[in-house]
Amino acid sequence: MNLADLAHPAEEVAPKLLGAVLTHEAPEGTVSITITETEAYSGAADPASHAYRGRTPRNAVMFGPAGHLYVYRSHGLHWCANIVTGTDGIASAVLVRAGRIIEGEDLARKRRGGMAESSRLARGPGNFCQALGITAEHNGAHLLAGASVTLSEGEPVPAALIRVGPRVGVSKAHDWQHRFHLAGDPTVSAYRLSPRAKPSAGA
DNA sequence: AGTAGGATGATCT
DNA sequence: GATCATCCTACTG
Repeated sequence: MNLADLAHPAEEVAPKLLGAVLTHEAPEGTVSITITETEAYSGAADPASHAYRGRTPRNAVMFGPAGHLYVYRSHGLHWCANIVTGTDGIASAVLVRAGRIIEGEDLARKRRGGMAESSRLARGPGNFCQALGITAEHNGAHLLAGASVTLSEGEPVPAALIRVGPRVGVSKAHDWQHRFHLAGDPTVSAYRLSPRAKPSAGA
């Protein structure tokens, strides 16, 4: 996985991001996390996407070129990070939902409040961002080599381990098979159907 | 200007 | 499984 591979629709890129590594070099230290769970979101055709109703100040980064971070606030407390994919002008992004920490676990644990279990440090999109140290200041950040947040190739992931299923927590188009994760990995978050979920047509 | 509703997570029962 | 903390965005009038 390199930056050029991101120039494709989110649902194509999302499974390929499994096994890739996000690294954040902060003043207090470096944390690297292997991605184990992703979800694809697109634009006008995806009712669950922030970009469904068109471009707004919040979602503008989703419409930009691939290789940037789209960070948004969830429920007033959590930060969630997307990797923007696809073509400039068309909204497309992959939500990073969970990962396995491979560097800087002590710092990640400290950011998470000292919790013990390693497999839960970056489980769930909000927790992932907290462990990696991602906040609003990273919205729009370019994942260039040398930047504070970078994307790099990790260990190859056997295709047989990749699972696909419905997205978590979305109230619209909840049955779209746009969530990808590694089978049997303890760092993957639990599936949860949105209480507002209603049946819908879709891919 | 007002307000409904989150791409969540921790905690309690 | 239910509750709730907490606040921003975007839609409505």
